[in-house]
Amino acid sequence: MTAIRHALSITRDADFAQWYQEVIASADMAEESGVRGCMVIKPWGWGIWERMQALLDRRIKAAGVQNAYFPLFIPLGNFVREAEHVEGFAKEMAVVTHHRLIADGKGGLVPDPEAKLEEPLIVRPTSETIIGDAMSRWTQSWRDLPLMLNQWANVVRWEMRTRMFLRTSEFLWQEGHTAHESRDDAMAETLRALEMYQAFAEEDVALPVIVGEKPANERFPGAVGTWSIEAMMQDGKALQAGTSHYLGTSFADAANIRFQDREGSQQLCHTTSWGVSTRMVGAMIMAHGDDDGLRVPPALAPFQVVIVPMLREDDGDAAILEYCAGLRAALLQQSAFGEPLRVLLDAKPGKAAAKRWDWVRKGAPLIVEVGPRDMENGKVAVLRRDALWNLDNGKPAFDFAAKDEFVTNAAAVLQQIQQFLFDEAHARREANIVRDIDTIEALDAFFAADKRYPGWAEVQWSRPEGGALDKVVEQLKARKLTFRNVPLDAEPANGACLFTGEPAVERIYVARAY
RNA sequence: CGGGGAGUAGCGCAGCCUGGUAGCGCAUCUGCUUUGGGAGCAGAGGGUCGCAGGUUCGAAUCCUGUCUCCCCGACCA
Repeated sequence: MTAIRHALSITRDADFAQWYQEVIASADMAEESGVRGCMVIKPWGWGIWERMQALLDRRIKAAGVQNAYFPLFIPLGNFVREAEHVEGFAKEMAVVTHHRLIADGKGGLVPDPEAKLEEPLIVRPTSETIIGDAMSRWTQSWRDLPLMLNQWANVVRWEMRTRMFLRTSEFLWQEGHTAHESRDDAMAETLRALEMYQAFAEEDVALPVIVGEKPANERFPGAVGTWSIEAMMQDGKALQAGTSHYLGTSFADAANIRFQDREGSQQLCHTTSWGVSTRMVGAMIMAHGDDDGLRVPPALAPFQVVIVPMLREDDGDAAILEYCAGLRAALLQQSAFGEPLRVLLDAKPGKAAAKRWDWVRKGAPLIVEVGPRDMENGKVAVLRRDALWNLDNGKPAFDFAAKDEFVTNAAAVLQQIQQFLFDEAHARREANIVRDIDTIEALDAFFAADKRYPGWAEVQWSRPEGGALDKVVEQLKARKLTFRNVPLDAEPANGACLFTGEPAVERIYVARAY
């Protein structure tokens, strides 16, 4: 057993928060922009988000939801209509008050006092109000329903504490907004979106998630019910990776979204909204990254196979490049996940070893090195990102495979890597969930301060409401813990509530969270 | 938004206390050597020291303000 020289300078174990930042920087995913909480997403990070968009968009459209686009700015007057919603967002709003700049006489520019907007515009923190406004014009008859819309957009929330991808002031997402005739229809859509998110997370991001309903204190402002998918990060914390809301009729009431029903009377629509954001990129990093950097699930990888020719800047290079071009062409004929393989021939000048470690840090699933001798023997040197090291000698675990054989197997190997990442994350999560905690003392022991990665506890509770719930939440807060969700597929309750001692009615996850 | 830390070359840092020519390592470029796995040697290029004021003959260094980042807290669909 030889010591492994990892590609990153920080390990997850040494400092998870710092490791997270080093992964993003060294994988060249994003960088600071100079504006608080706003980041520049660089090609590799953007490519991953584009893949997420493509795969999720496909699922959204398959459900009969149509894409549209609504404005960035919302008139302040429109926003104030749904009281709870406003209260939830008011303290983190960007506001546009002027429409022109004027010289300040000192070489700079200031907003022109003469150009003050009569009514300020807010930058959307979410689009319920502006889409609701459109829906009120578009739904007249029960025949117009359900109205199912989605938009891919950026939104702004003035966050006090930001972290790249996890919580940025500006972030990108899709927001689905639907209007229905009945509560049942809207609830069905809320849960359909939730299942769609689970499938997206688990099949495309290789991220196992717990699907469940948020307790009342964690609901979207103005929602009747909020559901989420929750994922466990490698430090044991929970990350809400997607949400789906049943909004009842309160938003319809505020925006006047009505329809004439089959009996001819006016009814309020039941609406839903649901979203997944660039936060999912952060989830992917913290679920799959290792001490050598990012590991991108093959379904998401902008390039699934990266070919690194060993160039010597001499006459032999042309032949190697030709061999590699042939390899690339052959790989492009193969398909994985129902799409042609995405293959990069990294023909930039430079040392092969340096480029190899760049792609390791970026997390390309398969890295293929080709040197003169490989070419002579009709072979390639393959590195699997999910099985990088030969633990016996501490060196990269190259597999010297026949070129044709590698081409034939590449798609299957990519599928294996996708499955491996899911299985590994799933096993880690299950190993870090406890389900037998029935006293506060046991809860404290599980989340003891000196335990660095305790994971989650699934406990039984009596689903208290109002003030009683507030008290329980306070108890948790004192322990830096949060409720995650009430899993839909849990065993029925059969004991006492951990917090109130009353008979439990269901189970709920408790964890530290992002 | 409160407490703490930080901002000097692409990256990581020293210099600041005690003001006096802008430094180191990695990376980059050039040359030579090397050539099956994260090469060696020599040389070179690259910085208005976050920004704005102030003190001073002179500011990376001292003072004030401000922006941004990191950690903890509060907050967070």
